[in-house]
Amino acid sequence: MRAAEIRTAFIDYFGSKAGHTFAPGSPVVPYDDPTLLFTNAGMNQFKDVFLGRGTRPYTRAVNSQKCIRAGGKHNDLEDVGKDVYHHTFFEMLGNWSFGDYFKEESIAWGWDLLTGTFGLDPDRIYATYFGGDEKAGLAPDDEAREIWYRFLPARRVLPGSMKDNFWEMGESGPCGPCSEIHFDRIGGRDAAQLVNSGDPDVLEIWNHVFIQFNRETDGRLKQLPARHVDTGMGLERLVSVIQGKRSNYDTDLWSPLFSAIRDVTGARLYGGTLHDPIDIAYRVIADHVRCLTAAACDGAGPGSDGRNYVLRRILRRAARLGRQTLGMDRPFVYEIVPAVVETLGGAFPEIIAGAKKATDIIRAEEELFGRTLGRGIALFDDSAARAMTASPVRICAEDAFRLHDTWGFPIDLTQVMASERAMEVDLVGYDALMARARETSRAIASDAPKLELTPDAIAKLATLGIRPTNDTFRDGGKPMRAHVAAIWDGREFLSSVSAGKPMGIVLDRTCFYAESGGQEADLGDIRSGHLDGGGTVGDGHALGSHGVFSVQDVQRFGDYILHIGTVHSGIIRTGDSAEIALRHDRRESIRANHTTTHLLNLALRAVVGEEVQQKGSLVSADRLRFDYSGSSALNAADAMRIEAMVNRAITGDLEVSIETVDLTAARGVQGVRAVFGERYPDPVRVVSIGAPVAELLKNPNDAKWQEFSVEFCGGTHLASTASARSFVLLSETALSAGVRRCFGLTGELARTANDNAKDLHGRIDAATVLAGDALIAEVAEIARLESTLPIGIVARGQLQPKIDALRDRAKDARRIQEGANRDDALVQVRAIIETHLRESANAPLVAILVGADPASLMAAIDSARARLVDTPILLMSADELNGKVAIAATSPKSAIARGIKAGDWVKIAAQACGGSGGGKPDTAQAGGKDPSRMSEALAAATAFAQRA
RNA sequence: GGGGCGUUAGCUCAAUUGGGAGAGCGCCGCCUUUGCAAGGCGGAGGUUAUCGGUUCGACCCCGAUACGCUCCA
Repeated sequence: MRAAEIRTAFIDYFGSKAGHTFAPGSPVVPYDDPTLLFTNAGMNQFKDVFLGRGTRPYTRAVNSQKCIRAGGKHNDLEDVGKDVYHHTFFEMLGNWSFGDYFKEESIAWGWDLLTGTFGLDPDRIYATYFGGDEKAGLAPDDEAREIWYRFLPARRVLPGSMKDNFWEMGESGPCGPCSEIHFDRIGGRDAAQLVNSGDPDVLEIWNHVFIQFNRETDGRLKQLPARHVDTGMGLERLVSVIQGKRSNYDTDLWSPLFSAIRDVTGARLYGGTLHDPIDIAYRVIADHVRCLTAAACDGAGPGSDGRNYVLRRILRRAARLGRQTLGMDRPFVYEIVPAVVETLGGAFPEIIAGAKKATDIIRAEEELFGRTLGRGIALFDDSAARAMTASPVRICAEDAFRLHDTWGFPIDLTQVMASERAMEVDLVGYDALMARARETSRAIASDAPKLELTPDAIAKLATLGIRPTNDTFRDGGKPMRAHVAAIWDGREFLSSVSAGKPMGIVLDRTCFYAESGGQEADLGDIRSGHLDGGGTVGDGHALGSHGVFSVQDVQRFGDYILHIGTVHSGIIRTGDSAEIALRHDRRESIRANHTTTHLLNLALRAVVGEEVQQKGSLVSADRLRFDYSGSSALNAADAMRIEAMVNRAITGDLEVSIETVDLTAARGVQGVRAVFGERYPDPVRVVSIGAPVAELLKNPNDAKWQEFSVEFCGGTHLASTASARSFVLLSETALSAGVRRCFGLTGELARTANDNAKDLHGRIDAATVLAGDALIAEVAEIARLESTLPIGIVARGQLQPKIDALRDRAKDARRIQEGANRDDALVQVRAIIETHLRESANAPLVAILVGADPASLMAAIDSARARLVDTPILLMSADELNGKVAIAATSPKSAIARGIKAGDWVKIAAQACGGSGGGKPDTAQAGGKDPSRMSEALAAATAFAQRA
């Protein structure tokens, strides 16, 4: 039987013969279960039923569940490849009874299916049952044993321990005995001793769990009213048994993967041996690509935390094996995805549907890692070589940390690489470095302590009878009157406050927007007292006293809104009536930037693709920031399209519609943008640009909503997009692996950026007529402006080639100047050489050139040395303009032996004119600071050479 | 938000304490050999990311900026 037939036969058996409902397996990425990294057993999706919290419309279920066991409590990652039966990804066939049938049927059907439908040899089957545990006060599961006696001789029905045969979900909760079915691949022998002994030929294939107790929090067991059955049988193992193979990898579940690996990498055929590096690589890569594909199709890709980091580690293991063992120098794992689709797509339609996405995700991550993989391997090789000469022989902590921190090699990958060379890694040291890095990261982050309402303070406010702040006026943002409800200094509540430290003020109601959802707080003033006419307020202070409090931050704590700032003048008292007003221009800029952020989100998705997920955003008055998932930089064309699309929406004068509506209904709207993993209140505030929220809800499935910006958002927005006036995409950079960050400007600032670009264009055009020194200076200035002024990336991209062209021309101008200077120096030195040859032959030569820069001087030295082979030569030249003297010298071996070291020589000369210098015995450079003392330098140098 | 690392020839990377910017591959030319592969010689190609500072002198030290990678939160 082929694997696909075996899977179908299992499901059909329970479906038709025993009346089970086919309940499709859940995604490998668990929904709503923070305790689980990945779905790791078929029962995960039924947990609520066993816990008595949920029900299903059926009492019998069957399916094949995609499982991942990596990174969590069940972690098989370290064993993959080393043996032939551990996988990070596998399928679990399972059947369930929810308070329906129990041990009797479960065991009988199990026996019938294995020996009947699948035709396994009954003589090779062994069963275990729970043998009881006195310490835990648990009796043996005689029931299960008696049932098994009907099918198997007593010597093949074996009692098992608490560890093997009693299943518990956690510290407390449903639990019960289980019964395992084992199979002997060899046969014709008594293998009872080998059961549960780790022998690869005698393996557990099917576990039947009988849930009949509930473990109370005090540790006691209580009989459950409804008893359940939960069984699990690993498909890969079962297939190997039925197909008579000794390795899971020798079945038709894997052969298409191996052919694909061979085709893509050109490696030699898979040989099936245990220790050969290439065979190990085959197994690891095949396993990992299945895992990554399944995860990607269910919405989880490699990333930097949690389950995403597990996936990153898995991919990087595969990529590195490809590079080092199979000699691949390009991404290739993604090319194996079609083989996964071929083997799993039939059973899991989501794998067919998600194949393209999975391919893209895997490829992107491979390309990412490809950039550092080579360097990392080189560093590892260096480190390993150094380790060989050290003791103990192990990769040092610094290198392991550097591999992790700089080159993206997860520590477990470094360990795998080390173990291949029979080396270890200094893990203790690595952990210490890691802890230190974490520490510094955290320490600086929490530098300035912020004023905040502690939980105690919030409780105190409630007991004082102070009601939560009414902030329904915040969208209007209009000036209004309010009362000072409390004054908080960070430790205690005060009755009044005057100028001094930062303070927090709680009002009974406010129009200020507290920082939230990435939108910065409103700023403004709270003016107390002076508007009241007469009488007294609060605790009886005489009127006429007043104060001005300037609000520098606004934060929400629970249902209270804290206005943080300082008293600017006068005094503020609890109970004061106050006029509050926020800075209107700032609020307007924030509104423009926030609405534009939504437009940008939409444009990015439209241009880059569906994989753009918001990773964060910051809306302030002077700019907007948007982080999104994406593996490569925007190209010029995309940036232009995005900017243009946002600007079209702005000039289109689209109405912004905001309504608070039922969460489930809102979620149903096509194309709605919600930050993944974020929890939203119900009802939720929906911000829609260009289409009224009511229209969306009337017909939520309409595909055209995809083209509108619809987001869950609590921020303040424009009434119409036109108020943003204009948008400029300012920059786009990498934030962390797989996450990009862009900045944008709107309104006046956007206009300034455009003006800057225009001005610079003009200046560049004007510079084309310049030449020589003027050109060089102007190019430097243009480069400075280009790098310091805010300019959009689109405009920058257009400026760049023009600046490059100018730069080339400036370079030519400089080269001509330098060449002229050098030629001049050479002409001078040639004359000096001729005179010297005529007059003093091999005596040391000390001479002055006119107008030679240090580089020309060196060229002159070279030229002189060629003619005067055995002569020490020292040349100098004054730069009157800059008040400098350049000095260079060379000294042949014979002269060095006499004591004329070039380094000492130039130093003597330089010191004589107020400078210093040094160099090697054969050549040296130096400089003086006083050209007027050149003659003294000349004399000192001459004297030094003659003395030697 | 913070940390680490990087940026040198078209590409991949060197450059010992600060003292004249290099190698391999690629490119161009010539030579030898010639069935092919190749071999030999020569050459072009650099604002050492940008800006500023220290210094007689900076790829190197310091500071800022940009870009890239990476990790932590």
